Amino acid sequence: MNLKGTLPTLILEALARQPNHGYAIAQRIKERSSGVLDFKEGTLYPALHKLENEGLIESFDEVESGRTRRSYRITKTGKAALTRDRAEWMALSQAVTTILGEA
Amino acid sequence: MNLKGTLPTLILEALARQPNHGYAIAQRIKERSSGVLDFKEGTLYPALHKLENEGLIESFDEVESGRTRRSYRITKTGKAALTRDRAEWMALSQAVTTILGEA
DNA sequence: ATTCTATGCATAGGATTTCGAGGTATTGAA
DNA sequence: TTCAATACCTCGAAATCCTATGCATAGAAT
Repeated sequence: MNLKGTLPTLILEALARQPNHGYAIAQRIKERSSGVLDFKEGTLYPALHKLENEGLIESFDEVESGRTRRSYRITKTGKAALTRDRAEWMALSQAVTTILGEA
Repeated sequence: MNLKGTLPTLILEALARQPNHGYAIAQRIKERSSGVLDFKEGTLYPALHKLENEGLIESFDEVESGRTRRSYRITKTGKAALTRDRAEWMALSQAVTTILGEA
Protein backbone atom coordinates (compact mmCIF):
# COMPACT_ATOMS: atom_id res chain seq x y z
CA MET A 1 0.00 0.00 0.00
CA ASN A 2 1.11 3.53 -0.80
CA LEU A 3 2.43 5.37 2.22
CA LYS A 4 1.51 8.86 1.06
CA GLY A 5 4.87 10.24 2.13
CA THR A 6 4.70 9.02 5.71
CA LEU A 7 7.72 6.72 5.58
CA PRO A 8 10.32 9.24 6.81
CA THR A 9 8.09 10.07 9.77
CA LEU A 10 7.53 6.41 10.56
CA ILE A 11 11.28 5.78 10.47
CA LEU A 12 11.95 8.71 12.78
CA GLU A 13 9.29 7.44 15.15
CA ALA A 14 10.85 3.97 15.21
CA LEU A 15 14.32 5.35 15.89
CA ALA A 16 13.01 7.68 18.57
CA ARG A 17 11.98 4.55 20.47
CA GLN A 18 15.32 2.86 19.98
CA PRO A 19 18.26 2.81 17.58
CA ASN A 20 17.95 0.03 15.05
CA HIS A 21 19.03 -1.21 11.65
CA GLY A 22 17.06 -0.84 8.44
CA TYR A 23 15.64 -4.28 8.08
CA ALA A 24 14.37 -4.31 11.67
CA ILE A 25 12.77 -0.90 11.27
CA ALA A 26 10.75 -2.13 8.32
CA GLN A 27 9.70 -5.27 10.17
CA ARG A 28 8.63 -3.23 13.15
CA ILE A 29 6.49 -0.87 11.13
CA LYS A 30 4.85 -3.78 9.35
CA GLU A 31 4.14 -5.61 12.60
CA ARG A 32 2.86 -2.61 14.47
CA SER A 33 0.42 -1.86 11.66
CA SER A 34 -0.76 -5.47 11.46
CA GLY A 35 0.64 -5.75 7.98
CA VAL A 36 -1.14 -2.73 6.58
CA LEU A 37 2.04 -0.69 6.13
CA ASP A 38 4.32 -2.80 3.98
CA PHE A 39 6.92 -1.12 1.81
CA LYS A 40 9.76 -2.65 -0.17
CA GLU A 41 13.50 -2.51 0.39
CA GLY A 42 13.91 -0.37 -2.69
CA THR A 43 11.89 2.20 -0.78
CA LEU A 44 13.42 1.74 2.64
CA TYR A 45 17.14 2.12 2.01
CA PRO A 46 17.01 5.23 -0.14
CA ALA A 47 14.74 6.76 2.51
CA LEU A 48 17.28 5.97 5.22
CA HIS A 49 20.11 7.45 3.19
CA LYS A 50 18.14 10.58 2.57
CA LEU A 51 17.32 11.04 6.25
CA GLU A 52 21.00 10.60 7.07
CA ASN A 53 22.01 13.09 4.39
CA GLU A 54 19.64 15.59 5.92
CA GLY A 55 21.11 14.99 9.36
CA LEU A 56 17.90 13.68 10.89
CA ILE A 57 19.44 10.30 11.69
CA GLU A 58 23.00 9.04 11.96
CA SER A 59 24.45 5.63 11.32
CA PHE A 60 26.91 3.41 13.14
CA ASP A 61 28.12 -0.14 12.64
CA GLU A 62 26.93 -2.72 15.05
CA VAL A 63 28.10 -6.31 15.33
CA GLU A 64 25.60 -8.93 16.41
CA SER A 65 26.06 -12.68 16.17
CA GLY A 66 29.06 -12.25 13.94
CA ARG A 67 27.35 -9.96 11.47
CA THR A 68 28.01 -6.31 10.96
CA ARG A 69 24.92 -4.30 10.41
CA ARG A 70 24.34 -0.66 9.63
CA SER A 71 22.34 0.79 12.48
CA TYR A 72 20.78 4.21 12.89
CA ARG A 73 19.89 6.54 15.71
CA ILE A 74 17.81 9.69 15.64
CA THR A 75 19.53 13.06 16.05
CA LYS A 76 18.37 16.14 17.89
CA THR A 77 17.34 17.68 14.58
CA GLY A 78 15.52 14.47 13.77
CA LYS A 79 13.54 14.63 16.98
CA ALA A 80 12.41 18.13 16.17
CA ALA A 81 11.46 17.01 12.65
CA LEU A 82 9.48 14.12 14.13
CA THR A 83 7.49 16.49 16.30
CA ARG A 84 6.69 18.68 13.31
CA ASP A 85 5.89 15.78 10.99
CA ARG A 86 3.65 14.15 13.56
CA ALA A 87 1.62 17.33 13.97
CA GLU A 88 1.41 17.75 10.21
CA TRP A 89 0.20 14.20 9.76
CA MET A 90 -2.47 14.62 12.40
CA ALA A 91 -3.79 17.77 10.72
CA LEU A 92 -3.73 16.37 7.19
CA SER A 93 -5.12 12.95 7.98
CA GLN A 94 -7.83 14.49 10.09
CA ALA A 95 -8.80 16.73 7.18
CA VAL A 96 -8.95 13.87 4.68
CA THR A 97 -10.80 11.59 7.09
CA THR A 98 -13.36 14.28 7.84
CA ILE A 99 -14.08 14.83 4.16
CA LEU A 100 -14.16 11.14 3.24
CA GLY A 101 -16.06 10.22 6.37
CA GLU A 102 -18.97 12.62 5.98
CA ALA A 103 -22.00 10.56 5.15
CA MET B 1 -0.08 21.13 2.16
CA ASN B 2 -1.17 17.74 0.93
CA LEU B 3 -1.00 14.01 1.31
CA LYS B 4 0.28 12.43 -1.83
CA GLY B 5 -2.22 10.20 -3.56
CA THR B 6 -5.40 11.37 -1.87
CA LEU B 7 -6.52 13.79 -4.56
CA PRO B 8 -8.29 11.30 -6.86
CA THR B 9 -10.29 10.00 -3.91
CA LEU B 10 -11.18 13.51 -2.78
CA ILE B 11 -12.33 14.39 -6.31
CA LEU B 12 -14.48 11.26 -6.49
CA GLU B 13 -15.99 12.09 -3.14
CA ALA B 14 -16.82 15.64 -4.25
CA LEU B 15 -18.45 14.43 -7.45
CA ALA B 16 -20.38 11.74 -5.61
CA ARG B 17 -22.11 14.58 -3.76
CA GLN B 18 -22.83 16.52 -6.89
CA PRO B 19 -21.48 17.06 -10.41
CA ASN B 20 -19.20 20.06 -10.59
CA HIS B 21 -16.44 21.75 -12.56
CA GLY B 22 -12.74 21.59 -11.73
CA TYR B 23 -12.22 24.96 -10.15
CA ALA B 24 -15.19 24.46 -7.84
CA ILE B 25 -14.00 21.02 -6.79
CA ALA B 26 -10.66 22.43 -5.70
CA GLN B 27 -12.34 25.26 -3.80
CA ARG B 28 -14.61 22.79 -2.05
CA ILE B 29 -11.76 20.57 -0.92
CA LYS B 30 -9.90 23.58 0.41
CA GLU B 31 -12.93 24.94 2.24
CA ARG B 32 -14.07 21.66 3.72
CA SER B 33 -10.59 21.08 5.13
CA SER B 34 -10.41 24.60 6.54
CA GLY B 35 -7.57 25.41 4.19
CA VAL B 36 -5.41 22.49 5.28
CA LEU B 37 -5.70 20.70 1.94
CA ASP B 38 -4.75 22.96 -0.94
CA PHE B 39 -4.13 21.38 -4.34
CA LYS B 40 -2.75 23.54 -7.14
CA GLU B 41 -4.26 23.84 -10.58
CA GLY B 42 -1.27 22.15 -12.14
CA THR B 43 -2.19 19.16 -10.01
CA LEU B 44 -5.95 19.34 -10.30
CA TYR B 45 -6.50 19.38 -14.05
CA PRO B 46 -4.18 16.50 -14.94
CA ALA B 47 -5.83 14.51 -12.15
CA LEU B 48 -9.28 15.18 -13.63
CA HIS B 49 -8.13 14.16 -17.09
CA LYS B 50 -6.65 10.98 -15.75
CA LEU B 51 -9.83 10.05 -13.87
CA GLU B 52 -11.82 10.67 -17.03
CA ASN B 53 -9.41 8.54 -19.08
CA GLU B 54 -9.88 5.74 -16.61
CA GLY B 55 -13.63 6.05 -16.86
CA LEU B 56 -14.18 6.97 -13.22
CA ILE B 57 -15.69 10.34 -14.07
CA GLU B 58 -17.16 11.82 -17.25
CA SER B 59 -17.32 15.39 -18.47
CA PHE B 60 -19.99 17.57 -20.01
CA ASP B 61 -20.20 21.22 -20.94
CA GLU B 62 -22.31 23.44 -18.80
CA VAL B 63 -23.26 27.06 -19.44
CA GLU B 64 -23.71 29.35 -16.48
CA SER B 65 -23.89 33.15 -16.59
CA GLY B 66 -22.70 33.17 -20.18
CA ARG B 67 -19.66 31.06 -19.51
CA THR B 68 -19.09 27.55 -20.69
CA ARG B 69 -17.45 25.36 -18.14
CA ARG B 70 -16.22 21.81 -18.24
CA SER B 71 -18.14 19.90 -15.60
CA TYR B 72 -17.74 16.36 -14.36
CA ARG B 73 -19.93 13.69 -12.87
CA ILE B 74 -18.95 10.41 -11.25
CA THR B 75 -19.62 7.14 -13.09
CA LYS B 76 -20.75 3.81 -11.73
CA THR B 77 -17.16 2.57 -11.93
CA GLY B 78 -16.07 5.73 -10.14
CA LYS B 79 -18.48 5.08 -7.28
CA ALA B 80 -17.06 1.60 -6.83
CA ALA B 81 -13.53 3.03 -6.87
CA LEU B 82 -14.53 5.59 -4.26
CA THR B 83 -15.81 2.87 -1.96
CA ARG B 84 -12.55 0.97 -2.31
CA ASP B 85 -10.35 4.04 -1.94
CA ARG B 86 -12.24 5.21 1.10
CA ALA B 87 -11.78 1.86 2.84
CA GLU B 88 -8.10 1.80 1.91
CA TRP B 89 -7.60 5.31 3.27
CA MET B 90 -9.32 4.46 6.54
CA ALA B 91 -7.04 1.44 7.04
CA LEU B 92 -3.89 3.35 6.16
CA SER B 93 -4.64 6.45 8.22
CA GLN B 94 -5.68 4.36 11.18
CA ALA B 95 -2.43 2.41 11.02
CA VAL B 96 -0.20 5.47 10.73
CA THR B 97 -2.10 7.38 13.41
CA THR B 98 -1.84 4.45 15.78
CA ILE B 99 1.91 4.21 15.35
CA LEU B 100 2.57 7.94 15.50
CA GLY B 101 0.14 8.39 18.34
CA GLU B 102 1.61 5.82 20.71
CA ALA B 103 3.28 7.71 23.53
C1' DA C 1 27.50 -31.28 2.77
C1' DT C 2 24.37 -28.70 0.41
C1' DT C 3 20.43 -26.28 -0.49
C1' DC C 4 16.91 -23.27 0.91
C1' DT C 5 14.97 -19.48 3.55
C1' DA C 6 15.32 -15.45 6.05
C1' DT C 7 18.12 -11.79 6.95
C1' DG C 8 20.58 -7.63 5.48
C1' DC C 9 22.19 -3.94 2.38
C1' DA C 10 22.29 -1.59 -1.99
C1' DT C 11 21.34 0.50 -6.74
C1' DA C 12 18.97 1.23 -11.33
C1' DG C 13 15.03 2.28 -14.07
C1' DG C 14 10.46 3.53 -14.46
C1' DA C 15 5.71 5.11 -12.94
C1' DT C 16 3.05 8.34 -10.49
C1' DT C 17 1.99 12.46 -8.01
C1' DT C 18 2.69 17.08 -7.00
C1' DC C 19 4.42 21.73 -7.47
C1' DG C 20 5.96 25.97 -9.65
C1' DA C 21 5.74 28.65 -13.47
C1' DG C 22 3.83 29.97 -17.41
C1' DG C 23 -0.03 30.78 -20.85
C1' DT C 24 -5.02 32.01 -22.37
C1' DA C 25 -9.58 33.93 -21.70
C1' DT C 26 -13.94 35.81 -19.39
C1' DT C 27 -16.60 38.39 -15.87
C1' DG C 28 -17.66 41.99 -12.78
C1' DA C 29 -16.24 45.51 -9.78
C1' DA C 30 -13.39 49.60 -8.77
C1' DT D 1 -10.40 50.58 -18.30
C1' DT D 2 -7.80 48.35 -15.41
C1' DC D 3 -7.69 44.77 -12.05
C1' DA D 4 -9.07 40.67 -9.27
C1' DA D 5 -11.31 36.49 -9.39
C1' DT D 6 -12.73 32.83 -12.04
C1' DA D 7 -11.66 29.02 -15.25
C1' DC D 8 -8.90 26.00 -18.01
C1' DC D 9 -4.52 24.17 -19.68
C1' DT D 10 0.57 22.42 -20.28
C1' DC D 11 5.45 21.79 -19.26
C1' DG D 12 9.56 20.69 -16.53
C1' DA D 13 11.39 19.46 -12.25
C1' DA D 14 11.28 17.16 -7.77
C1' DA D 15 9.83 13.59 -4.71
C1' DT D 16 8.11 9.04 -3.59
C1' DC D 17 7.56 4.38 -4.41
C1' DC D 18 7.83 0.01 -6.94
C1' DT D 19 10.03 -3.82 -9.51
C1' DA D 20 13.99 -5.99 -10.56
C1' DT D 21 18.46 -7.13 -9.70
C1' DG D 22 22.75 -7.92 -7.31
C1' DC D 23 25.61 -9.35 -3.35
C1' DA D 24 26.44 -11.70 1.06
C1' DT D 25 25.67 -14.28 5.64
C1' DA D 26 23.21 -17.35 9.18
C1' DG D 27 20.61 -21.10 10.40
C1' DA D 28 17.61 -24.80 9.40
C1' DA D 29 16.26 -28.61 6.64
C1' DT D 30 17.43 -32.32 3.69
